[in-house]
Amino acid sequence: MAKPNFHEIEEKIKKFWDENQIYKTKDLSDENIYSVDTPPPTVSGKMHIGHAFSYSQQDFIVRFMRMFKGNVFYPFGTDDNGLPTERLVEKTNNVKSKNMGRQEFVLLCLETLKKIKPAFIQDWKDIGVSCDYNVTYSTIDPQAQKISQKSFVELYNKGQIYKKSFPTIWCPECQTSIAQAELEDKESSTKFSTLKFSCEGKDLLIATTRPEMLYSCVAVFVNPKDERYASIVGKTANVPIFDYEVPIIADESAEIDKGTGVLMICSYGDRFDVDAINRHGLTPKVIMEKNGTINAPGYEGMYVTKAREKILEDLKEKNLIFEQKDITHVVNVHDKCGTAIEFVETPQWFISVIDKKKDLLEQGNKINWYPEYMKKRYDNWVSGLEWDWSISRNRHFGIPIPAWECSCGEIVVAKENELPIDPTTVEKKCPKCNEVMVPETMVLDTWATSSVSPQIATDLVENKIKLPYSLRPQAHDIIRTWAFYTIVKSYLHENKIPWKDIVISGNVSLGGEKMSKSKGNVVDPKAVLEKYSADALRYWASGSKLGSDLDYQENDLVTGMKLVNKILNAANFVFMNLKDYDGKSRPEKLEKVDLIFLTKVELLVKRVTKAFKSYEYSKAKQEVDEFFWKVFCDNYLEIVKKRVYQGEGDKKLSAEYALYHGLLTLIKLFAPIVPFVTEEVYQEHYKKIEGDESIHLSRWPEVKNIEQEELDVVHKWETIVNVVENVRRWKSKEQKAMNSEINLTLLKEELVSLEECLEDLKNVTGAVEIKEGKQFRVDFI
RNA sequence: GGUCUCGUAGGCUAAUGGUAGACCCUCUCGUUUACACCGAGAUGGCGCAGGUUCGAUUCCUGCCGGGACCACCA
Repeated sequence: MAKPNFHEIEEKIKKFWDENQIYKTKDLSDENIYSVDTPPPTVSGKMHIGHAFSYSQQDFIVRFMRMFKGNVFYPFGTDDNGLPTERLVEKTNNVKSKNMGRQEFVLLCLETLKKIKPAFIQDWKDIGVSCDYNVTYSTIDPQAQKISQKSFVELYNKGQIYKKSFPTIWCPECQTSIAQAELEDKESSTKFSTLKFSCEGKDLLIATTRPEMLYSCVAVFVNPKDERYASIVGKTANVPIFDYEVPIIADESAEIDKGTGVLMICSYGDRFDVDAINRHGLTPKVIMEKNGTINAPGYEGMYVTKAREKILEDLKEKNLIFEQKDITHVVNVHDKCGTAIEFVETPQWFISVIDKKKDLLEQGNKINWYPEYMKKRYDNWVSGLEWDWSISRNRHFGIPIPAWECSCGEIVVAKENELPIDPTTVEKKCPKCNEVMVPETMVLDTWATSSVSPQIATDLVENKIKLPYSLRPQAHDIIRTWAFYTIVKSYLHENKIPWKDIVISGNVSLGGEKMSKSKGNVVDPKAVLEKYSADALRYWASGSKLGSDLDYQENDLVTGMKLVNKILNAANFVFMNLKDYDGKSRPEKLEKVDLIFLTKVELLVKRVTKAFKSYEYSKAKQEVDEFFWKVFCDNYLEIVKKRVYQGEGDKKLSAEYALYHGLLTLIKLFAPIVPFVTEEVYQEHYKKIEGDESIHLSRWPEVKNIEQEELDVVHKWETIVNVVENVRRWKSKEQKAMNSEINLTLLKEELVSLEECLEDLKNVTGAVEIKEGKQFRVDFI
């Protein structure tokens, strides 16, 4: 047989699935349908290996469920909303959204997306992700806009959304507020300077990394237990350079051994300052502009970093720096652009979550987490929340916030029948003072939309799929965002959990480290597909348990390829000898070995089904894999080979029956993991007899109860294999060929036990004669 | 610093309160009526220290060492 061309086979199979709509949802009204809240990948050019990994894993589960339950809802979506898309569009078209009109930029985004999306989705089809691509949404299309805005309107009307001016986490580069969840840590080096404030003519030393914030200083904190400063509490400190007085306040939050033990409170240097100023009812003195420039006398219009340099020079000149050293510390940066964040007071929209921590923890408890310990990450996140969920973003591209505000303070949101709507295109008058209202120009945070992914998918199928969905598959790094926000929305809207089960996949690592562009240790799945095959890639992805990271090992791809090849070859052998077999005929009495083999297959079905049902696809794969190689190929095929070639009548028929059904079951068990090659075997050999259009639409093998007497018989398998292996070892040691003829001597109990299998045993060991003796022995002829 | 997770052959990974199992690598052999993307055989392993137990790789504690998430900007 010529070497199989995997790419040719996979292309053919892919086309077959596509043309025959194999993965179209069969029955949306089925109450027992297995529904999946598929993660919508961000259209970012192309799929990366992490996608290939996690989408393969969820596809194992879905393919199993499709065969097992008969009906799945597995929609597809893309996340085309938000900053990543803006950045991609800016890069692709070499433009800056800041310099463009909103309408113009949005059009460019939609146009660009339209261009690149088909190729992007094709990547998912290429690895065999069995979504119903007829049911595809985009988080920016009108339908998603409608659902997302509807969510906003409903929650606003329920009093769960409010607009408030508040020091918000702000990205001066993107010029937008961002959520707590969008922060990332970044190491950076800076100068740590101890400045000379003064109190009653004496120096009061305060250390800081942010001298440019000096003019926004509104207080100085010391710890009430700090004896060094006890005498100055209640007095005032003089701020250097700007020469004004601020109160010295005793506050527990000042740590005695940090810096000089004295802490300056600025408006706003960090989250802590925001807290401190509110707590003590201080009047903030905001100097930070939205574009990151400082508004302080002598430093007007300078960007933070520039102002910091300048003010340090000035301080030095005036001998106001007591001490200075270089340190590296960690700063919060915006995860999309890497810019250090600031706190700026702007009006923003929030969803109340802080007051619902308890309920949200309760919701988390109602969901089955796989693996279970991932729930703790959710719990920790919810328990540690400090801010309400900020859902507005000052961007061009995105879903408009459907609201208008009057100068009198009155706010009006859109009516449901107006959605989707861009408020800037509609004029509304204030119901109170009849003035023309100002339309909101901010857009919704992308998570505000992706958190209604179940509702968006449901809307695509005329609301036939209800909450909770059966499954949410996702990665662990977005538990605090996607999982959390989705739980929030379902709770606020319907007081329901969004899904019964959530499965969390791990990351792909290389040499133990997470793969990421910034580390440059990425592997391109396209190249992997090219070199190996989709089945091989999936085989690799099936090697890790849920939640665990998996190191990328090219070897595993090789192993996957070998499996695919082996399946094709085994099928080839089986059907070479089963040309006229009808799939049903069986002898009155099966040969013992065949019966044992089939019973072992049934036991395997039991184990594999159990594993898949609890989402342990890696265990399932391992079971089938081991059985296929060890039991089926290495031993069973070798045992029945001669009986198939040379046997006659019932003896041959028995083998044919066992081979036909044994292989069919095995490829079905393999089908969720390696869908292409199993489909190929099914289409080539089984379809005409079995009748199902695709192996993936066929029924999962039935789990049978095995009687005790059958179990007893199964033990004989070990005895047979044991003898066979001993013979092989003997031959190996004597450096003889495996097919060399021998005289075999077995112990009495072995002979008795294998009474009904002696013919087959002779065939597989090359024994001309088997006799009884005091010990195991092989004699070469 | 906190939370969680992991530490098993040269590499990667599995199971398990009682002789630790694959795959890749290495070594030795063999084979052509399924398969050289083959077959057979061999070498080789539970991070460290305590505790619970008749018995610990497995359970507990501490330490050491990875990783993830969170916190930390005086």
